[in-house]
Amino acid sequence: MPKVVDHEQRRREIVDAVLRVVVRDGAAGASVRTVAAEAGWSTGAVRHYFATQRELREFAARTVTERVGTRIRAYIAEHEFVLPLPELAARILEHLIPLDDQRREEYQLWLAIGEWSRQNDLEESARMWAEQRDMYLQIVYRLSGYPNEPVPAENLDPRVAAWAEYLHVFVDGLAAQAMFVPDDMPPERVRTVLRAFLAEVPSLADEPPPADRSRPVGDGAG
Amino acid sequence: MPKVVDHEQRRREIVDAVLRVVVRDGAAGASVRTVAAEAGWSTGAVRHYFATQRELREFAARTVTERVGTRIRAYIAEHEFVLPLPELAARILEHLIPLDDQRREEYQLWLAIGEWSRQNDLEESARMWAEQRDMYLQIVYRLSGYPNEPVPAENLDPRVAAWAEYLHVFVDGLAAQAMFVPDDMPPERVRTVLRAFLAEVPSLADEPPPADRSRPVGDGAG
DNA sequence: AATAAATTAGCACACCCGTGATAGAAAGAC
DNA sequence: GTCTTTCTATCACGGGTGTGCTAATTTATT
Repeated sequence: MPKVVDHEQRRREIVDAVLRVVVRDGAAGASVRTVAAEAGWSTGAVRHYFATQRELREFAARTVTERVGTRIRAYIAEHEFVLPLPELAARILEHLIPLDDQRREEYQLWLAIGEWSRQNDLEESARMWAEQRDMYLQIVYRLSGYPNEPVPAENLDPRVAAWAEYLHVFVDGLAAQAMFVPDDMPPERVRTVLRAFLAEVPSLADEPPPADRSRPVGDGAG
Repeated sequence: MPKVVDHEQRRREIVDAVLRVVVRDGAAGASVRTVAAEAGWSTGAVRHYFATQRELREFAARTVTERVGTRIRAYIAEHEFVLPLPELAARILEHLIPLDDQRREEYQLWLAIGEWSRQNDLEESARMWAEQRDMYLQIVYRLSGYPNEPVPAENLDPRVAAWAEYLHVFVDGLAAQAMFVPDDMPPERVRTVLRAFLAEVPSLADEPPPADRSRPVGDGAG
């Protein structure tokens, strides 16, 4: 009987407006009124989909986080067996670094989420960061010469774990510099430095025989 | 003739109030009123030292930036010939990473500066970041086995430059993770990972004879 | 056409904001 | 004491904010 609209579609439209407003006015500028104006709606319409500002921000955070994850998974599915491994790894990781306007927007939204979480924690902040650990392990495992198989849960070469952590930290550092000092770390430089660092990952699968991974490996990065 | 107070001292007091407010309420929470309340003053008193909010924020940004630089220089002067080189390097770089409340406050203020700069650019944002390049070069130059001398301006081993950049990116990444995902990157872990990464810096001074640095060295990170 | 539900627009309230302005308090100089 | 300058407190203005609330508008069903 009623007028019916695609609820999810509307909400996604508003997320885009949130993104634009955060980019333009900063985290604090994302008010109900400014977002509504940016989307071309009235505040009442926005508040029909998001009763409170907190809901609005939470949904924007979740949506953008999922968007990045989906994009990376799609890229992997499409290029996994096409590109040579180091280049594939580089291109995957570039999706996490603010190299173009879209990714700069996403990074700015992450910063905004952190800012919003101070007053009203949104929990979306840490999730994405943590979920990436396995990806870095997988990348370094393959880069260091191990076969294309799931990373073993136990008795993993500690140097693989160490370099996975190095790479994780390194990519986050590249992202931060690309965001905050883009003059010193422009996109081309990001791509160059990232590939150079990936080339530093040592070949690990040869020295300890990779066929026998059941023996204990005590020491390492710890 | 008039009542006389230590102007600079007062201004520094307000900076501390700004820091506390930014930590508690976020970048947007640092209003003239909240800062005045935090310092226990009236808004009129605050505005006698800072006519406008922009001045207040600029001074806070400059003060905290200088505070970090001064602290690092003092630490170097005191420990330069006391600690073994890798440990000295680690402790110097730890001053840039939010490992305790003070450094977390500073990092939050840097983020706030970035946030403020969007509306009203403060210029203090990029300065500190750029000034650190020489420090990283010096550290890697020494770490890789070169003598304790100023880093040569020309014909520098390109691998030194590359690893200086790696280290710079790495420390910024450590700082970001220590700030945003402290559960995954607690202080002890920061210290461990930092030292492990410093140990990865290769010995470079031996292979190309360090006595002859005048020969051209074309390739490298590029 | 009538109806009922979903959707939209807009007002109202209390609050916080930056800043201009003004009146008062404090304290060293004469 | 008085004077003079600095310092402090406070109000006022226009504007933005989140959100509760109500009245209108739209539209698929009956």
